[in-house]
Amino acid sequence: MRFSRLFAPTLKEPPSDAEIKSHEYLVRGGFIRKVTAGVFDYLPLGKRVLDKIWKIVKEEMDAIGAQEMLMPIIQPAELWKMTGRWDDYGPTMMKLNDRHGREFTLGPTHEEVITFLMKNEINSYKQLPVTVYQIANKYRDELRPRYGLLRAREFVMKDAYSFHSDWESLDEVYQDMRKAYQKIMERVSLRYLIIEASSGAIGGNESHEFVSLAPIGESNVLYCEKCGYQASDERTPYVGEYEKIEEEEKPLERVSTPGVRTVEQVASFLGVGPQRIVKSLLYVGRRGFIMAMIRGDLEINEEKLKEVMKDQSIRLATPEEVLEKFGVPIGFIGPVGIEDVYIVADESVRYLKNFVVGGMKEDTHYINANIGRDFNVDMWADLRMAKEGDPCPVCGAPLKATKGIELGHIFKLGTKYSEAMKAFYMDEKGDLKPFIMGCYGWGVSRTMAAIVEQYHDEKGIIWPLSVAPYTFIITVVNMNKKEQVRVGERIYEILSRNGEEVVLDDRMVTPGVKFNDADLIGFPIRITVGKSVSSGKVEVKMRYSDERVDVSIQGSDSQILSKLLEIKRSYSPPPKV
RNA sequence: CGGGGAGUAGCGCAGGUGGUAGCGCGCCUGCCUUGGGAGCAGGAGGUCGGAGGUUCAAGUCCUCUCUCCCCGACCA
Repeated sequence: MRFSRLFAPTLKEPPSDAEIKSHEYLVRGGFIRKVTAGVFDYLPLGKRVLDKIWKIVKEEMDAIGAQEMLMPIIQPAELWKMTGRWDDYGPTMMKLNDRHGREFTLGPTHEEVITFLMKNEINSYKQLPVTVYQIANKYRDELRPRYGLLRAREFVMKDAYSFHSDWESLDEVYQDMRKAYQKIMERVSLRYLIIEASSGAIGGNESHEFVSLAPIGESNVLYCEKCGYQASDERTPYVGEYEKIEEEEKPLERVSTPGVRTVEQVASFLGVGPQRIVKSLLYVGRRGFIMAMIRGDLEINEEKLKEVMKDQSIRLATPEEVLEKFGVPIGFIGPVGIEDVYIVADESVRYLKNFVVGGMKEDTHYINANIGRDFNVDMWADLRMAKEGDPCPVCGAPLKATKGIELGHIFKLGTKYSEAMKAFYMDEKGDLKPFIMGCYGWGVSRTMAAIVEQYHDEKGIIWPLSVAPYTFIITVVNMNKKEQVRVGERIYEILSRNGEEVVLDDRMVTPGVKFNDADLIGFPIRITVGKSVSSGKVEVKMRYSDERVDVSIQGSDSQILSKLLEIKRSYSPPPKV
């Protein structure tokens, strides 16, 4: 490709909305352009990178026997209503109506569609197992799209689904996927962690996330340097012991606390530590209000709450709902005297004595509340959000924290969808059984941004070879010098003829422009054709290094080629993390 | 959804108190230049997000509306 023909509009200045380097450089380098919030054009360079990632993902899926297919973007509401996710997934779905008013969604994922297909097409255990996948656009109406390709509303995802008649078979595919994902990470040169995204305690379900390391990542990872435990903070159980407070129970007392709502305010107003205050948060679930209680200095992990309540629809109640139901503003809600509420308390509350809770009346709190005497807890559970320094659930050493970008997620679904959609097959004995399912997602477009996060410097992107839009850029320094043009054309011809991906910068612009664009776009290897042609040499430089090596152009084409390919083989950019 | 900010040329931005629309980059033409975003000269390009209003006069003031960006999203 000649740069003079390449549609790659580069920008000198960062776009005003770019907060992170991958966003800035992908826009400035002419890879992507924003169409509207969270929706992008992929320009030719961006499409080439995307295609390379796409191909790697496809190859690794094919290698483990997954079969590629394609499912629709437009999906009817009925399928989603069968599993209850029309409401559960609700606001994140892009919804639309046809001219008759029928409801549809732009698919955020395809469990319903694939299960519907298999329900109709697979009748016997003899047809199992089967694993299919697709690489296609997904649509999620994110609360707040940002960070360019990292949190987009339209994005490219690989999603695979497997169907089984037994758990062993599911586990085999699960392990295959795990290995395939590791290969993908290696092939795109990303440093990553595989983290547990499930406690493993519930129903044999299992889930792992593949997280690309990046300081700007939105996944919080906890890991143990001693035993190698790695998990998301949401899925890390708390295994520490809580201190038993041995104190005589004092009489319950309601005190006036005008305008004092938050734990910090209550602590300073009453002069007690946050450890002696108990937060009571009201949630709404399928069966009504739920109160979650936890010690004042800790945070509730809503994922744990959903899990112990076996209710994924749980959400925090709004202040209006609370006021309407209980006649008390949030901030003064507490467990004493409350009715029609299921009370779940974190273990941190269990051995507390004489603590502070909301007064169930505006501007009041109770002091010296005690469990059993003043209120009862319906269920004790681990609701605590794990954080750095908590004991490792495996070995007890203090956990460390880091951040990453979630690229892959594999999950043993079990029979959740097959049962909800009555997707059954007939087993050896003639009994109808629900499919045992797994699903496996990979963010293809997001991978592009994750790579840039790990491979860039102050000048631009430094692509790993496997995903670079082109491998070589030939920079002809002075287009008015016939000799330079001739040599540039010759090298361009040699590389092109041998199937190398190369751009010849034949633009009539000053060298600075060419060098800066080459650095910004991130071509791995730059061949500078300049003054040294007169002494029979060009200069070759790898993007991540300042070292320049001279390559003689006096030898044969094949000598030049083998020298350039030798340099290509040694290309190995260092990741930033 | 709550709070804040912003919509003016392709991009980045400036335009007290109302008075005929500006700068830098980019773009076009010519000359010149070519090892890290050159120089000179000349030029093209804007219904100032949209609708309504006040006024002799609105980018500027008022009302409504759309979009975008940032922070937060209930931790009681």
